[in-house]
Amino acid sequence: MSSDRISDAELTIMEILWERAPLTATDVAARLPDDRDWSLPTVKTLLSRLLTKAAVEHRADGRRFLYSPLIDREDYVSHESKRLVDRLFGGRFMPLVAHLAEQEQLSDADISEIEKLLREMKS
Amino acid sequence: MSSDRISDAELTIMEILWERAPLTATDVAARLPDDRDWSLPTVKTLLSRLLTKAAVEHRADGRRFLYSPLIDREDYVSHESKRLVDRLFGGRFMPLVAHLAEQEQLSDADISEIEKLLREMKS
DNA sequence: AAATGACGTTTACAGATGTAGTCGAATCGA
DNA sequence: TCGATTCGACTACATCTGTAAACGTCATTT
Repeated sequence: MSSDRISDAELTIMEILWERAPLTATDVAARLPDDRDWSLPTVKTLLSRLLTKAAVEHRADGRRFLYSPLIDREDYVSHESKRLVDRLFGGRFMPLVAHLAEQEQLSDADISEIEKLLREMKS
Repeated sequence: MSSDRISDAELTIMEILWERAPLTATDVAARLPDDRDWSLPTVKTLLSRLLTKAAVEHRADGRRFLYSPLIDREDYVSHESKRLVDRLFGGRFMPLVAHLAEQEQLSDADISEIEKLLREMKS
């Protein structure tokens, strides 16, 4: 099933493929962020796990494979956001906003932007 | 360090202790949600892992222990929210809020309430 | 005082995860 | 053509997680 969760390390790989695909394993390794200095074998292991999870697909290109994401970043982000809201806020959106507001993690500009968004929604 | 992550199963235990503490292991087991029908040994394992992670503490009460949370639910929620935002939204909260707002059908009343909250925030 | 029960501790074990080495086949360079 | 390089596949291994049984000890009941 594609319902397997994508781990942290795997997400690093997905981000690279979401930014640009298809890529070979070597290409992916070359694009690792600085804080993820993995060996090529590690990248290959992660790619094959993502294949198993049906999160990416590969197409033969001569002797090597070209990897592409199979799931949408948007879908993944939605899924994980919903998961957080379900786990921590009883599945309700409002408590999250309230929480962020209380923590003052929203700037005045953010707030204005949310207000605008809400005005548009209130049709 | 208390920087160890709290796993899903462990969070279930924490939620129980956040709602009411101190509790014995048996009490905790009795308060498990319906979808988490764990044996008492399982609850005890999770409690001792939480002890190791310094997420809960215990105080002797005769022959048994009374467990209490050591970390604040608010802090945990903030931490996990920030983690998600860092991972998926480049550290910015607005995109998360916007994203969720788009997904969710907010009633006009919900929107008004959020607007009020935001107005109060905007210094 | 002995048996029973309640507790915490230790051990277990499979699956997921982070990280990487090894190996055999294919390919490219000399 | 033959060695060096490149690839993917397979194997490895420690740690974390989910889930729980076994064990030893103290207390309670008979």
